[in-house]
Amino acid sequence: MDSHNPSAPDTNRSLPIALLRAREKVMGPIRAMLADVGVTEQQWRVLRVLAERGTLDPTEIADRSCLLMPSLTRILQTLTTKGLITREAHPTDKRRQLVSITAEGRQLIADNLKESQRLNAWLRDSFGADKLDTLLDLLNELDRLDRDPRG
Amino acid sequence: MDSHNPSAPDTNRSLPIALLRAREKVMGPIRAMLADVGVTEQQWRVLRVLAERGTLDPTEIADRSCLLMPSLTRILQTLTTKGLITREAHPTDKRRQLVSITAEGRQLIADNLKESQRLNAWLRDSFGADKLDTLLDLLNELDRLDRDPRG
DNA sequence: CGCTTATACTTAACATGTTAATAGAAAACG
DNA sequence: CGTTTTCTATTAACATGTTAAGTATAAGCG
Repeated sequence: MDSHNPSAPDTNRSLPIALLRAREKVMGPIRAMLADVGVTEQQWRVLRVLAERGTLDPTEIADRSCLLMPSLTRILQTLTTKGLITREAHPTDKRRQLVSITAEGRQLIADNLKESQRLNAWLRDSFGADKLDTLLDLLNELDRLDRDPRG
Repeated sequence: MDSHNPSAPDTNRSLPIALLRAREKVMGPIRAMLADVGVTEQQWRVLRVLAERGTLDPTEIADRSCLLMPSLTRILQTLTTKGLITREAHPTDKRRQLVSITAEGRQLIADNLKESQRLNAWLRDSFGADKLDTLLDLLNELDRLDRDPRG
């Protein structure tokens, strides 16, 4: 088929690429929805986490929303400017902060939650509930694999 | 469990997040390998595509390496500076270019291909060949889903 | 208590992601 | 043939990804 490099796998069989394409497929419509409201996918994740869990410190937000601290620092600044979150100092530990979502932030979530659920339902219907569950199981299992293959 | 927002799915059951985490798990070791050589994951993808397919125009590179044109433009500039690729004008269509990998670029790939394959083998062994195939099938199928859920 | 180490961000620097606008050239079309 | 449309690639502008360094505070320890 290809005389250039037979040892390289087809991109369809490359897990990193396949994950990339799948993510793009799922995120495309979500990004389109959020663009109308003026928040990014990552900002939306942060707001969702805060709405779900209540007041959190940045470290836990980063963990739950899958963001690195440097990214989160900038995102929290942006969200504060937009009036969607507030930050206050931790009462006993001056290194830490406490981040909360504002009423305005909750309203933004409320305004988009229905559409978000509609997209989820579309995915479940189009792809199949059983396949979706299998896929999620496999992805979670992959994520729990042993640390590092450097042995 | 959580009185804040019962309608929001657990992040483990959120496909976008699950895809993100899985990708990070797979890419971490690869990035570490590439960092030692001084190329990024995306630059590596471009070089791989060129090594596999030979001379290509930027549009096809973008398609095959899953990069957007603006990103690719910058990456091609970087790779040219590093002496890993060359660019020439298309003989008949002055809008287009022809990009080729240099001997130095091929050498970089050769130097890292074995380790790359070792990481692939580790993944296959740790995760299981059957599960990996199932996962790839599901991801590819997801990618082929109907265009847009806007209807 | 004073020193060392660890923790919680923050900043910096560079690369990419993402959308929109742009410039140049080819193709379509009246 | 000339105009309009489409295509290719770049640039711009802003947000995030990523690694390393910096800053301030807390915790551990002799």
